[in-house]
Amino acid sequence: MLKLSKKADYALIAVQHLAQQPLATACSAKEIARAYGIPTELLAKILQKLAKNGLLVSQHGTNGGYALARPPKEISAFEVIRAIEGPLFITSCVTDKRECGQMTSCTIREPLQKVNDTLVKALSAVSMSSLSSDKTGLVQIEGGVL
Amino acid sequence: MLKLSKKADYALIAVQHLAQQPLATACSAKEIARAYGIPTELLAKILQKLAKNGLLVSQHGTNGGYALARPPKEISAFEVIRAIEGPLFITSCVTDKRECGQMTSCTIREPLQKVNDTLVKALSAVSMSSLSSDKTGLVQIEGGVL
DNA sequence: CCTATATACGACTCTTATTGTCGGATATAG
DNA sequence: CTATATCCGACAATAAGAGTCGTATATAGG
Repeated sequence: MLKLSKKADYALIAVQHLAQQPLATACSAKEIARAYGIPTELLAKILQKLAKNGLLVSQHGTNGGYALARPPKEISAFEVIRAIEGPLFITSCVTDKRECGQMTSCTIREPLQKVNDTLVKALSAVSMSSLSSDKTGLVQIEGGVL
Repeated sequence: MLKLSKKADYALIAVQHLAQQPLATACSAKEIARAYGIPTELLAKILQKLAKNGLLVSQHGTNGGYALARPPKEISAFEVIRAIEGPLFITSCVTDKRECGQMTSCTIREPLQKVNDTLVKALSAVSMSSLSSDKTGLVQIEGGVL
């Protein structure tokens, strides 16, 4: 239904939570999960994936946890989503490497690619710092892309 | 994974097909389904839904079928998608009437609403006539279109 | 009137993807 | 040495999507 998965939602919430912490403070998966009512084990795997994709840095052991690998301003919602959901394609008939078997060249793919690009731009324009605190960093979408 | 469902894809393909027909010509579900290798019964239900939502007009009986209710220029991709998939929300935590139970106020919802609006605008800007403009050299092969 | 065609609609199954869980391994601070 | 925490694969439960089937209704044409 053209929705983000819960995993992606959880990822955004977690990263936003980390972005609110004082400069690169580490939080454990358990800590974040409890704060938002997210299943701990599930969030753990999500954070692992984010760490694997270079968005977070992890610290084992007591007082360990995850912290942002970069300043929140330099992390976009798009990066977080892509890390969890993989490459973004709005049409069903285009996936990473193969096209849909039914239609070798479906008639709607090319025009929707532009919509896809617009969506990527919109998500890229949302930085994790803009999600937290003030309203100054509102989403900037240049009128031209529409 | 933030994709349109196959149903929505099928709907767009079918409407685009109708948009290519000479002025309000009716096509049967079977006819369109065969042309693109879409399961007939499935496409039938999709077309019924589009008709129910006022995008198509239907005609029972022999030589019946579906035709566009409006000029293709006045039908947007967004309308077609919404007719099939329902209201468009990019975040999992917001549905038609209720909010997510887990997080009383999820921190990411409001900023992503703007992204959602952008997506809606982009889809609304794509008319069904713009989809069909340049595809003159389509070649029909078995079970699909090249 | 009769038949072939086609929409209308609900119920159902099959398949796939998402979501969530479990067990065990490794690393580290105290 | 122990408690804490990441790491990772495999699994189970659930939900959503895709597709099928049967039946009823409407209509053009012979």
